[in-house]
Parts: sequence; C-alpha cells; structure tokens
Amino acid sequence: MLSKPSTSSVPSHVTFQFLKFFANHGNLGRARQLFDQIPEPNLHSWTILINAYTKWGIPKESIKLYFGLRKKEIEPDKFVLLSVAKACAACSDLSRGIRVHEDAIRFGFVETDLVLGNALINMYGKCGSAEGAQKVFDDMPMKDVISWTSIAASYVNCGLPGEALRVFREMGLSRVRPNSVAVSTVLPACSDLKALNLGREIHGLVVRNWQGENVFVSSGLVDMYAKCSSIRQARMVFDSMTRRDIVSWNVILTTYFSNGDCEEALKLFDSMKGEGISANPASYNAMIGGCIHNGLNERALELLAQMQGLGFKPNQITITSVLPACANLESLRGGMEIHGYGIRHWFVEDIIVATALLLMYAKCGNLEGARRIFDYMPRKDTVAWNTMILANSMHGHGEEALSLFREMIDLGIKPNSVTFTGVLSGCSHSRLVDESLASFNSMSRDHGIKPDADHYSCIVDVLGRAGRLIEAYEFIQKMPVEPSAGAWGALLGSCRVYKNVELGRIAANHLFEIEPDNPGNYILLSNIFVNAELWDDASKIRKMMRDRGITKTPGCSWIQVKDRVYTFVAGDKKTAQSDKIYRFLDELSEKLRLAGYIPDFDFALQDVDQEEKEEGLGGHSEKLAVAFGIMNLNKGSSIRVFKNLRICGDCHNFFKFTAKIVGVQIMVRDSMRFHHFRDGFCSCNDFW
DNA sequence: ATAGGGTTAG
Repeated sequence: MLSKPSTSSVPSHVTFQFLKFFANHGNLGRARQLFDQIPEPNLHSWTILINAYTKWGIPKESIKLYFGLRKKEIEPDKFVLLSVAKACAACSDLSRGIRVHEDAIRFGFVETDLVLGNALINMYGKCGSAEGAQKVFDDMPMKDVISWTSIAASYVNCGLPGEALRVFREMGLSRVRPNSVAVSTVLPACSDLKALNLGREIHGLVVRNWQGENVFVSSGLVDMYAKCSSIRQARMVFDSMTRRDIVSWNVILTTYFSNGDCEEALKLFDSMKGEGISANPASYNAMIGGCIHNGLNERALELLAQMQGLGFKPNQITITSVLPACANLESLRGGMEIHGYGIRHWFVEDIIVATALLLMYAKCGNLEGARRIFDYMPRKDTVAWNTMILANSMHGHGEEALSLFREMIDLGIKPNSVTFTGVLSGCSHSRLVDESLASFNSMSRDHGIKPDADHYSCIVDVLGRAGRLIEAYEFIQKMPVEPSAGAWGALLGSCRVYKNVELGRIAANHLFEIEPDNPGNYILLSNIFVNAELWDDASKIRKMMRDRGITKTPGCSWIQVKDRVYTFVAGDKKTAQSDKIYRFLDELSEKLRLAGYIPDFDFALQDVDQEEKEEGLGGHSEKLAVAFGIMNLNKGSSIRVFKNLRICGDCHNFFKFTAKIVGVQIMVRDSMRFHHFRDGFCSCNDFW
C-alpha cells in the first residue's frame, strides 16, 4: 500500500499515524521515509522521530535531527528537549548538551519543568561535567528525590564520591527521604572512599526505614562491605538476603577473589546453579579476572573456554582481564592473538583495552609494539600516559620516560602519584640523578602530590646506584615516612654493587625485621660478606637462614620457542637438549674468551645452595635459556628470555659478548627490568 | 527523569 507513496494522494494525518506506528515499532528506516515525505513536518512529527532514534539506540541521529529542527527555526517544546537531552547523555556529547541546556533556558523550561531539569542534570553527569550538573540543580526552583539522586549520581559518575556523599547528607537535611534508588546510587561512593562508617550508617537507615528487601540495595551493601574490607559483614548481608540475583552473586564472587580466597569463590561459583541462577558474561569476567589476579592463569583460560562454549562472546572487559595473564606467562603470541580479536571486534578503540594491550606488549618485551598502541590511541588519559612512562622505565629508557612526562604536562594531562613512580624509577635505571631529584622536588611544589614510601625508595635507589651511599643512608634517616622494604632493599643492593659492608649490615638488619621471610636479603648480605672475604659472617647468615627455615628461591629462566615455553633452572641437566646446550655453551665461552670475555667468579658464589655453587657460572639458568634460544630460533629473530630473579653479573657480561660475537639481539627480563643486549652493549649501561 | 556486578598504571 505504501510502496508507491505520493504526498498528494495520502492525507497528512494518515502519514502521521504510520510514522507513529513505525517509530514505535523500531522500524526507523520506514519512519524516516515517511517523515521525509511530509512537506512541512510539524513539531510533533519531529519529536516522534527524534524520540524514536533515542529509544532505539541511535542517539547521534536524534541530535542531528534536533539541530536540523532548530535550523528551521521551529520552537522546541519540553518533550523534544527531553528526548535530545537523553540522546546527548547517551553519546556523552557535552558541547551539544550545553546547547540543549541553553535552549531549555531560552524557552523557559528549566524553571517550570522538573522532569526536563532532572534529565539535564543527568546529561551533564553522564558527559562528565559535575559543574554543569550542579548548575542545573541550583537553578531549579523545585527539586524532588530524582533531582537529588541525579546530582549524586553525577558526582559518582565524575569520580567525585566525596561530593556525592555530601549531596546525600544535604538531601537528608532538606527533608527529602532517600529511596532505594538514591541509596544504591550512593553506596558505591562509600565503596570508592572506603567509608565504612558512612556505609554502616546507610545500612542502619535502610534497616530502620524499609521492611521490604531491595536487591539493588542489598547487593550494594555486600559490595560496600567487601570494598571496605569487611568480608565477614559482606557475607552476613549476602547470607541474609531472601532473594539474590545474578548481580548479588557476582558481587560475592569478586569479594572472595579480591580477598585472595579463590577456593571459596570457585565453590560459590559452582553453588549458584543450585539456586537457579546461571552465570552471565559478567560472572565469567569476574571469575577470569579473579583467577588471574591470584595467579591461577591456567584456570582462567579454562573458564574463558567454558564461557565461549556457552555462547558468550568475550567482550572488552573479558579481554582486558585476560591480557595480564599473557604477560604473566610471557606469552607474547597469546597476547597478539587477543590483540587481533580486539581489532576484529573494534575493542581496541576502548581506552582501557588499549592500555592493557600496551602494558602486555611492554611486559612481553616488545616496547615498539607498546609504542604503536600508544600512538594509535585516539584519546590518552593519565593511566595511559603512566603506562607508557612505566613501559619505558622498565626497559631502561629513562630519557624517553622523562620526555613523555614533559609532553604529558604540556598537553595538560594531570599527573598523579603513579606518574612519578614511573618517572623516578626510569631515572634510577638510567642514572639520571639530577633529573630525578628535580622531579621529586616538583611533586608537591608544582603538582600538589605528596611523595609516598615508593617515591622515597626510588630516590634511595637513584642515590645508591650513583654510588652516593652515605647520602642515600642519610636520606632514609631523614625521610618523613616509615622507610619501607623498598628503601632498605635499594640501599642493600647498592651496597652489593659498591661493596660497602657496614651499610649493608645496617640495611639488611632492617630488612630482616620488615620481611624476615624474603630469602633475597639474606643472599645479598651473604654475597657482600663473601666478596669482602668475611667468611665467618657469611656462614652466620647461612646458619640464620637454616634456623629460620628460609630457603633460597631457585633461579629459573624461561623462553618461548614456537608454541611452547621452556623453563630452565640452574645446573639443569634434565632438559631434552641439555647435553647439546652445555656443549654449545662451552664452545661459545671459548670464542668469547678470545674476544676478551673474562668470567667473574664472584658471581659463582652468589648462590648459597651447595649444589648450585658446584655448577658454577656455566649452568646459570639464564645462560641455558639463551643458549637454547640461539640453538632453536631462526637466525635473525631476537632471543627473549625471562628470569624470576635478578640477572647475574657474569651472565650479563657474557650476553654482551654473545650479542656481538654471534650477532644476535638478546633480551632478558629479570625481576627488576628489561635488558636489551646488542652489539656488545646492554640497554642498562651495566647498571641494574 | 534516578539505581547495583565484571576492566587499565605501581
């Protein structure tokens, strides 16, 4: 009937009825066609179409239409304004939202229409403008619960939970009774601030005022208690709920994972079904993220497969949760596969996904890959900049870390305390002493950020690595925060390098108190003694370790060849190719000696373990892994080895020669940083 | 016109 419409033969009120019909049923193409046939569409027709585009998830088109209408100088009414305000909120389109607000003022609706006012508050909140939301709120002569809730939600949305709670208080003082929506809006603000007492107060208010249970509120309470680290309280509320939905379950799962209790979380995950609740994609994301956070990487991958088996497609959140596992397993290949999946699904546009990818590349040793992601990001926030700075620091590119920092400041991106952790650690790895002191001093002066224990430790590290041990020690004594293990550890490490026995003793004794179970500190001090030929002291340390039941963490290194990760421990003789590897290493050593390599036997003694000492330098796990890599990887591809402890000094020297003589690029990531060996040099400038 | 869970940096 409508296949060949002609405006002259169909009365306009009939066209209008059809327009309404198609708009209501989501057939926007048809609705648009009809709309375009109306020679002079009236406001009502415009409104119907604008409303439909917002309602059916195409808010951009609504906004476009609205401004088309304004061009025709048709005066908007409150209904169109409401619809387009919602559309601006959905698109986070602040600049258009402001124009809509101006229209609302110009045509006199802000003072008269509560509903529109509320929608405008909401629009500003969703667009990230807390000031805008507050302005609308202040201009409204009448406010109801929804206005109050909307302004509170705006603050939560804009990352100002303290303001949200202030609003909630004021709301009470204005004799507006909060309803369940208001409470569930404001509970996450308590969680963000870890405001347990306020959260408890709100809990009391809920108990006193409502008999009936509300799932939103109860789940919010569970979450609030969990985030305020009251796991028992969270569980009590959860257990007391008469009806739980999928969100309640997801909250309790996350609670246990964040508390490190994977067993309980996994148990609860299995028991949901018994209550007739089946896991949704968010449940799987919570499970995968939780497992990975707690080191259960394999389990996470199983859950990922299980999730896909159920027909749930991994989304942005899934892949950002999985990516850290790729760095943990040092599986660049797996990470790149996820990158590919992200590209195919347009997830890489997401700033959080992109940041996670960036870090994955950096942690897998591919700094260029990390940089490509960074350059491609359309919008970069503080976290993205911090991650890029940290990536450069890890790889020993202190200058680049600093120049990124300057660039970030010039662009007006606000740094935070993590920014400085990245910059300072980058400086310390690159011996940029003056630069690091300068940026440390600028923290509170220019950026209003109070240095924390980590920042102080970085400075100790900088001074120590520069050989300014006394200054480093004085700095520790003067610092206004309790010196952490990081600070003393940095000093102890420098004492090892600069062979300072007395300060080494002092630093180690502090460490023995702060972290009595960390074997590394005992080993370091014992090495310092051995080096100074203080054999008695060294054996005392070894006795101390035995008495306390502390064993040395075995050094292990691994490398990926094709799809497999091969792991080596010191003196490893069990590997399939171990005979070949040792023969290869022997021959290689000979060649390197001719080129000037001198083995440093100091490091043969670095291991307290008896058997390991016997193996000497030749069997260090990183040497085995590198040799294996040279033997098994194609010529021209670079060798990427990962080690759980700090790289040994002799191995470091050995690799510099290897890189030059064999003509390969070797990358070793140890527990401190990345080392890139190339043509006889290491990116760390022999400083680690 | 207002509501909850799963995600990125140390």
